[in-house]
Amino acid sequence: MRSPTFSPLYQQIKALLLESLRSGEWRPGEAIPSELDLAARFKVSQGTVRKAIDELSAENLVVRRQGKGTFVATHGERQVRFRFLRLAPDSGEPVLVERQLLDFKRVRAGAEIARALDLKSGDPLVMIKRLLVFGGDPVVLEEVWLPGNLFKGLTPAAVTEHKGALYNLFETQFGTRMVRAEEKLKAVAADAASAGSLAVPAGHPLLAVERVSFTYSDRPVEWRRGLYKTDRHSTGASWGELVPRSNLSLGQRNQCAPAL
Amino acid sequence: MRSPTFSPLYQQIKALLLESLRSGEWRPGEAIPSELDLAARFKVSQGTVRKAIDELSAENLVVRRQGKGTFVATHGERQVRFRFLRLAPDSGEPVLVERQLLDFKRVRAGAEIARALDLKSGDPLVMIKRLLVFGGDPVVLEEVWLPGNLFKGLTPAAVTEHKGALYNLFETQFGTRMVRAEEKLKAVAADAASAGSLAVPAGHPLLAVERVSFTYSDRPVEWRRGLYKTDRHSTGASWGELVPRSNLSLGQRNQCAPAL
DNA sequence: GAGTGGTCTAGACCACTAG
DNA sequence: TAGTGGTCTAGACCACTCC
Repeated sequence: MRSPTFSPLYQQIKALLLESLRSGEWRPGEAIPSELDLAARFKVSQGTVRKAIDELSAENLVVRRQGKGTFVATHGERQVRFRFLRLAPDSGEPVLVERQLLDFKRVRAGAEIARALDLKSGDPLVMIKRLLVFGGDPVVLEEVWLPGNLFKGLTPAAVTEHKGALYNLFETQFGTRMVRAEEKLKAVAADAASAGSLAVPAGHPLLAVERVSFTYSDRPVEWRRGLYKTDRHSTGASWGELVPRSNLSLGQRNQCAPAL
Repeated sequence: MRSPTFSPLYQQIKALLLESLRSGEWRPGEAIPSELDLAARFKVSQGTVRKAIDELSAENLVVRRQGKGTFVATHGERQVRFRFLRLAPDSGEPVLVERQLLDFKRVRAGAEIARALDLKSGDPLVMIKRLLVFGGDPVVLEEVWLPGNLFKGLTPAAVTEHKGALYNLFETQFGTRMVRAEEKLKAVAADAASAGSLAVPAGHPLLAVERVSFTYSDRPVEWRRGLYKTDRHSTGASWGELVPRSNLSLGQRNQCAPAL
């Protein structure tokens, strides 16, 4: 017997759940139906639904809470799970972050960003330029580029007034949830303008982080370039072991700064 | 009924398997007993053993091969799984890597490295300093510090003659398998000596990567500091989605350079 | 107590590998 | 053909949350 296109049942269920997430049938923060309900809906056993949800949970698309239900993941809550590159102070405890909006404009896409965001040159874009200040110290200077059509109503005021990560704003106000990201890191010398914003001499070494963020179905919906002053902060990463250790209370080691 | 120390059966099984891995009962590359054998040994059902192995597999400690068995993971094979920070050329295809040993000595631990490796100041250490050259271009200058007691027979010749990643040498010759790592990244200016090795002017921006690697039971066994010339290469990271996608042939997106 | 996710079992069958 | 991992089921029971 040949079955060249064999796909396990639970993967098909997962795809269906993913489609419901993508379409917004269940919104961020809401509970999805119980495992038994879903099993009945799809006419499979609870175990099969369970395995599908296991994978969604491992990918941080949903969050299980024993006794309560399974919820669509959100960027609002304190998130140990969704791990973009994170910044931590070299010494001591984290300080408050302040976000200064430096620029906001709508422009037409150039070739590079168009390609990264799967758009055509000349398509409308939103550009946000801002400075992140930690305890009075300017640490990150970044530009964020978004597809203009997806963020039609986005205004400078909305960005300024919003408390919390941009990703939270994107998902609550525009229904676009970032699900995955790819980053490229380089060390660069500060140019005159960046140096000024970050209060360092021109030529000072900075960490340049290029990030493409994706929503469901691997659709790219954000391009970022950040310049990090790493004199008193480091970006940290942890490899090789998964974060959530189900039960077993072996003290958290992956303490994270909030995603920026 | 209270059960404050509740631990699922499969977690207990996992701990037993972990202990067998740690003790070397099954060596890297070897097959571990079949799921049915293990179920019989531990007097639990196959499903319970399976769930324990699921987690070990998710942590890249073992590798499953349908129809063949489950094998202790290894640093030798082409590894898509074990993902330390990876370096990729900005343009085009990867080139051959050449490793030049610059220094090798046995010294006593200072305070900083002693603390990182959970040793006492004055304990014996091995220090390896080397240069990684990609297609004729020196790109990484790094120092590796190891507990001297764990690597008693390690010689400069062994390092020089070994083909492949150091981690491969460590595991095949010294039975120490790196299982997890934590990294801190900074942008720094090249000092005179480093600049010379990397063929850049002094003050040139470099990416500094500090890494602590751990073996089983979270025991730290390596401290590294690397300086990366990122002019023509980037270090890449990918967040938010798990790598191995079981079946579903949706083209690999996490192409990796070899771990260094 | 009712409902949810979490664990565990026993057994059947499928897909893959190898002798 | 035998042995391995991979899928799926049905059902029982446990742990947690909320009313």
